Amino acid sequence: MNTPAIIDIARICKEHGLRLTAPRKVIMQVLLKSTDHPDAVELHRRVRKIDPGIAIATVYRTVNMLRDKGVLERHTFADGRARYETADHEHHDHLVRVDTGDVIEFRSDEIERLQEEIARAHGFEIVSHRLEIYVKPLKKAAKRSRR
Amino acid sequence: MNTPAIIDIARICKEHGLRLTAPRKVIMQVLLKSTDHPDAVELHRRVRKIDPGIAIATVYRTVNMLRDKGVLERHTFADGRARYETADHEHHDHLVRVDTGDVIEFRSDEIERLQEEIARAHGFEIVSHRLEIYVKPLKKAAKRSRR
DNA sequence: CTAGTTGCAAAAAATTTGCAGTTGC
DNA sequence: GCAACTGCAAATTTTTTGCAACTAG
Repeated sequence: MNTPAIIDIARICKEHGLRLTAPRKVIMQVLLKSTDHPDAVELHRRVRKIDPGIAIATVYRTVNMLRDKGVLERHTFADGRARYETADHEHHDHLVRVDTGDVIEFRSDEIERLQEEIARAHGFEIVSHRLEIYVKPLKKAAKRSRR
Repeated sequence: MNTPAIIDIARICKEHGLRLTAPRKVIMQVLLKSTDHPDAVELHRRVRKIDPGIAIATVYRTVNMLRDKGVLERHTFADGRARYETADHEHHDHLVRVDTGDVIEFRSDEIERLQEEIARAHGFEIVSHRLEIYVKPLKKAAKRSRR
């Protein structure tokens, strides 16, 4: 299982009427194997390790197209840059360590349910949501990082 | 009570060792009276209605400084641009209408408590968090708006 | 007086776009 | 073959910064 997701990439493209081009294959592969949440520049950095000829414009175009199709999710954490993640996982929220920047995924059905209640109480239904909890380790105090 | 917050602005500056300059007064006043969450460009637009001489650089500098001091919170909703809100209110979360972009504030102690639990279960304590629920009206279906 | 602040313009960073050439289907 | 796609460079948009002039304390 070296390229476990290659089939899925082909399928995703076919489903959405997209051409299966070399740059797209590389970009989507990198995204699928990323467990963190890279921004466009970091994504481009990783992509060009595989194929140095791929332009950052293509990364942006691919990523925007996949977001429009609902294949990708764009997050914007506190640092302000857009960061991406494949949307094929089950939904989850994020714990973000303020000391290291590490992102830990979690899911709470209780919180999900409460959100439904709140939305309904206001006369709405939920389209999507995001919850980020910024944390530091319990025992040791963490340094604050600026910007 | 025409300028209800002017006293607070002076106090905030004094507390943080900042000079009470004219541009700062205007920028902070606009922020305090904003119930929505303007981005830097919109903030500048409002500020220059009061004093057209204020540069957008000053808006950015002021807003960044206030964020560092903890007076302001910077949010980044799904559209990607940084948007600001005074942090002196009690903490709350956001319902965002996807059809109009309107932001509705709410607060759920139950969700707050669950978050505490989750963080602790992972061995962390909460520094801050944000929860945004993107919603549309219950009865009528809403149009999707792109980027 | 003088260190903090500002406006301006230029720089940097992030993202999008026009266009001519390339490629998947 | 031809519309979709790409790379490149230029354009836009968003945010930051250098610097000389200004001003609150």
